Amino acid sequence: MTADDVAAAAGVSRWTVARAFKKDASISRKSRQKVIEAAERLGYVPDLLASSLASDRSNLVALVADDFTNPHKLVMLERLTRILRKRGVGVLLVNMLGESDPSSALLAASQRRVDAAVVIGTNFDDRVLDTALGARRVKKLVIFARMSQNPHTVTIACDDQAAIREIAEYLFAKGYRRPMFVAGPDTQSARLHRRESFVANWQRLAGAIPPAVHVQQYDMACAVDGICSAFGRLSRSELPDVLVCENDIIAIGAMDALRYRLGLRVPEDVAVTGFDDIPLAASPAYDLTTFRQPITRMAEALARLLEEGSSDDAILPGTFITRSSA
Amino acid sequence: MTADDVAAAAGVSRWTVARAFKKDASISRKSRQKVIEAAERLGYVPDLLASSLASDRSNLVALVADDFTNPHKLVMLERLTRILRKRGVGVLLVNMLGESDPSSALLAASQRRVDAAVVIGTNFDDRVLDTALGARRVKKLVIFARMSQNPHTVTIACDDQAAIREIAEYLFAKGYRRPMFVAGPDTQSARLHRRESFVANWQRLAGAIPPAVHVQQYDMACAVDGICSAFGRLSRSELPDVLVCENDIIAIGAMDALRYRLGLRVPEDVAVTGFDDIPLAASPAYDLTTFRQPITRMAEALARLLEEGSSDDAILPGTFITRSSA
DNA sequence: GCGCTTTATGCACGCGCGTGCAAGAAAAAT
DNA sequence: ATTTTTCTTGCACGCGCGTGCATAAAGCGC
Repeated sequence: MTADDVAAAAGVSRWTVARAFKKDASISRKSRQKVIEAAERLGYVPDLLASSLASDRSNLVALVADDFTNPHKLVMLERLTRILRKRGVGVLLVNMLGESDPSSALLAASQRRVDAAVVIGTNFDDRVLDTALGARRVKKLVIFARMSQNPHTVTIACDDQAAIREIAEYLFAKGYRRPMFVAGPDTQSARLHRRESFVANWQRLAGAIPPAVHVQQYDMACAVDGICSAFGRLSRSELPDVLVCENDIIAIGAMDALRYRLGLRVPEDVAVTGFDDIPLAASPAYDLTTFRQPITRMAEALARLLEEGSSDDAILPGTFITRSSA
Repeated sequence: MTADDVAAAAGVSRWTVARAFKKDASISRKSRQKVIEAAERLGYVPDLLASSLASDRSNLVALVADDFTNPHKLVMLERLTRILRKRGVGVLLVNMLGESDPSSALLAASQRRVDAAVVIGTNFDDRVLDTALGARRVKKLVIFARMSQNPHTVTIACDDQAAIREIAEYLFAKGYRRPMFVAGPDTQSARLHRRESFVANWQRLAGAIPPAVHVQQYDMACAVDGICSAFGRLSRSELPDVLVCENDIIAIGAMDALRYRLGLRVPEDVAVTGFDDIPLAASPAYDLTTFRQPITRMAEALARLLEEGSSDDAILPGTFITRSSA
C-alpha cells in the first residue's frame, strides 16, 4: 500500500495524497475527503521511514540512558513516550550501559537520523557530549532531568535550586539541626547540584556547614552500604538528626540501613528526605518526604522544543511532598 | 557523508563500500581495508534509514508496553535494549497506555517498518493482536514474558508451570498448609497461568483447593487495598499462613498491608512469596522469596528469532530464590 | 464575461542504500 | 600459454515520499 495506490483509487495524484495527510497543506476540502476515504478503505498509512529519508525530519528521538536501577527512570520513560507519541514523535531507547565507548550510543542513534538525542542517564561526561556534537552526529542534544554546563546542549530539568531551598527551610523550621547530605556518585559533569545547593542553603539558615557523604551508585544496596559505613565512623553524639538524600532510591536505601542495619527508628531517631517521589515513596513502609519533579511538563517542554526547533533551556518548578519520614 | 563520498576517497565504487560494511560479503581483504580506512577518516557510518528503505529489514523492533508501574519492566527494558543493541537491533519504545484504540500502538510501530513488535505489557487482548496481524501491519508479533493462545504470535517466556510447581513444593515441604494465591487483574488473554498452575499443584500435594484473590492492577497500592479487603472478609481461623503472589510488586504490597495495615508479622504470622526477583525484593525490608525469570536468555532468544527468522516459542527455565519471607 | 488574485494540483528530481546480475580480474588447472 | 574456475567489482533500478516550482482551476469585483 503506497501513496500511489491511494492516488489511483481517489483519482488524484500521489502528491495530493501526501497533502491530505499533512496538516496546513494547501489542499481543497473535497480532495482531502476523497483521499482520506480511499486511504481508509485500502488501509494505507504513510511510511515514516520513506518520509524521514526524503525530508530531514524523522520525528524520532533517542532516549539515551545508562541507569536502569532507579524506578524513577520508569516514570520518566512512561511520561516521555506517552507525551511524545501523542505528538507523533517516536522514541528510540538506547542503552549505553556497559558500552566501551559511550559515544557509540549517540552514534547508533544518529544512524537512524533522530531529530534529537535526549540524555536521561547519569554517568556521562562532557567530553562525550562534545565529540558527539562536534561530529555533527546529532542535530540536537538534550539533557533531561540533569544540569549540564555544556553550552551546546539544551537542558530540561526541575528547578533543583528552589527545591533544595524549600527542603532546607522546611527542615530548619521543623527544628532539625544536624542534617547530613547523602549524595550519589561524584561524576564529572551533567550532575545535579543538590549537594552544593543544600550546603549553601543550610549555611545561610543555620550558619553551619553540614556534612555530606557520597554513595557509589544510585542504587539501594549501595546506599545501604554507604550509610552503614558512614555511620560507623561517627560517634554517638555526632549522629545526624536528618538525612537529606539526593534522590528517593538513596533515601529508601538509607531508611533500610537505619532500620535494619543500625537499629534506628525513622523518623524518631533520624529523619529522611528524598527527591523524585517514586511510587515506592508513597508506600506505608517508607512514607517518604520528598520532592516531585514536573515530569509531565518537562516532557511537554521537550515536545515543544522539537516542534518549534527552539533551543532554550527549560527549568520548571516541582512540588514538595511532605510525608511522615521527616 | 554518504557512501559515494567514501567510494570516491577509497577509489572504489559505492557498492564496494556497502560490501565493506556487510558481514560475509564477497569482497577482497584489500578493498575492505581501503574502504574502512577512508570511512574512518571521513567519519562515515551507513545510514540505517536508507538501508531500511531499500531492503526490507529495519533492524528495529518495537517494544509495546502499557504497564509502567512495575519495576520489573525496567529490568526487562534494560536487558532487551542492551542485548538487542549488541546485535545491531534498535528498540522503539511504544507506550499504549491510555490509548483509545490499542492497536494504534501497533500501527505506529508498523509505520516505521519494525521487524517485529514485542508486547511486554499486560492489558491487551487477542482481538488487538489479531487485527494487527490480519492487516499485515507487523511482520512478526512476539509476546514477551507472557503466554498467548494466539497461534500467530511467538511466545518468549519463563517456564511458569515449572516455576509454580517448585514454589508449591517448597511451601508444602516447609510445612505451610493454608496458602492463598494473590493474582493480578483477570485479563482477557495473554495472561499468566500462575494461579491455575498453583491451584493444580497444591491440589496434587495437599488434596485441597487453595483460595485466591485478585487485585485490580499490578501495582503496590492496589495490592495493599486488595489484601486488606480480602483479610477483612476472613475470620481469624481462616487466615492463610502464606500468600503466594503472582509477582513481586504484589507481594511487596501484600507485605506492606500485612505489616502496616493488619499488624501481622512476616513471615512469622503470614509468609509471602513473589515472582520476578525485582531489585527491591533483595532489600532487607522485604527479603522476598521469589522466582527469577531468565530475562537475559529470553532477550537472547528474541535476538536469535530476529536473526534467523524462526517462529518457535521459547519457554525457558528460571531460578527459585529463597529468602526469609517464606 | 474580463482581468485579477487566490487556491489547488501535478511533476522532475532527489534522499542513501540494497538486490540481482553480468562483466571483469585473478587464481588455478590443463 | 590457454582454458576453466573462483573471486571480485560495477551497475541499472527501485524503496516511498518531500521539496520547490510551474501550471491549472477556482473565486472575486466590476
